[in-house]
Amino acid sequence: MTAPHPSIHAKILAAAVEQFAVDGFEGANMDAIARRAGVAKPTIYNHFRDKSALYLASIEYMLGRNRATIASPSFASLPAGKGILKVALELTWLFGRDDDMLMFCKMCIAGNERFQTAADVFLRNGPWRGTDEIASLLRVWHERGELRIDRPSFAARQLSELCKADIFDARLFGGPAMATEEECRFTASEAARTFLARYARHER
Amino acid sequence: MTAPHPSIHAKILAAAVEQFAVDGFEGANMDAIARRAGVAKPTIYNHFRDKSALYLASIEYMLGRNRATIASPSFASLPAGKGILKVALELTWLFGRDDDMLMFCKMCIAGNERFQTAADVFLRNGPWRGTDEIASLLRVWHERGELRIDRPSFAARQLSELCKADIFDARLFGGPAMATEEECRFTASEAARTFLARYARHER
DNA sequence: AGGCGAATGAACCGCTCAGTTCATTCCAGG
DNA sequence: CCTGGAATGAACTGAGCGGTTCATTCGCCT
Repeated sequence: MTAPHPSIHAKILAAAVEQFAVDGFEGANMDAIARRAGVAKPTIYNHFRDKSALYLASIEYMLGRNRATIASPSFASLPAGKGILKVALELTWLFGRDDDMLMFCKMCIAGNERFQTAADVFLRNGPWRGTDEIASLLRVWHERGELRIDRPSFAARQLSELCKADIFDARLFGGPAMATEEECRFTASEAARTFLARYARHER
Repeated sequence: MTAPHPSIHAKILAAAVEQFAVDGFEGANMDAIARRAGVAKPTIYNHFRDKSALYLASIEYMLGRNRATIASPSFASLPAGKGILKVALELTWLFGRDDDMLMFCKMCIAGNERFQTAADVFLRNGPWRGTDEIASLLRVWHERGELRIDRPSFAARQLSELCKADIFDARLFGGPAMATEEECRFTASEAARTFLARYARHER
């Protein structure tokens, strides 16, 4: 017995991600996805039950490869100031320069009434897991006495939002134009400064 | 001669806004819009040339009723701390409790590949005009010596983003309907505190 | 009351697209 | 070399939807 070839599975998912990202769920058509994947249409249905299943799978696939840990545990060994800046840089890069993330963001927002589960998966495994990871880091620095943070989870969300300043709205509403590396670095460093102004334990 | 009834026109637009916001441009179907508007389908085509025209018209319709001023010039007479909190409250209310704004947001995001101009108009007249107004206020307080802000425009966007913390993502992705007044007040007060920690001129 | 334009609703056209069928081809294992 | 399951591609089905038609009804104006 021969199992469905795994590389074909991945090719289909990759193609689906691109197509859904460009056209949204309704707009994407299965023939186009098949063509883009270099695969026959029945093959797709051999791997996925239907279009919705492919859509959900492609979200998980995309989230899976975006496991670029925003808040790497290794940051914990850094001093708080440096670590916050690192996290901020990861965030601004994600918000300003990651096209896949942006597209799926748009898609989940657009279709969130009809595909509540998809939007939930995205929200929970995307933004919220990100801020949870950041919150863990913040707790470390708090306990080490470098930061003073009563509500780490809320603070993490503030930091995350700060990293959208000046770069995210334009991408969400605008074309696929990427923020420049310079803009990302600026927004990240300003986010870190503002965050630390509030939460750093100031010695006197 | 009898002109097409204006209230019907408005009913169609209102229904279209809801439908487009939920389903995006491709996903929304004209029969559903007609049903939601309590109107026959041909009547829609009596008022609008086709689906695209209805889509664009519904965006302009929303823009028209979305003329809320976030940063009232009257705030300038307040001390900076108080004024920032007022602005933050306006912002959190907008992000957390204004359904029209949310719908409109979703709509522009959903259709921004196909209707770039509409999304542009929204971006410019919505978020960006809001932050411009805030920036003007910030300049006043800066010149009065209460705040120290080198880049008022960027700072305004930071403040705006801070006011989304913990309330906006959930709404954008369609979770719980509305943020409570309590949540809004909390997020606003935390936003103001963080913002002032960075930008208030601290006397020593 | 009568007339005219607007609204109705139900049926209809044409097209696109999700999903299936099937005969054929490819390929790995024995 | 044989075989069986997977991939192919081209054709097909059926449903949904944008947009139109038309005979009928409604409601305002004189």
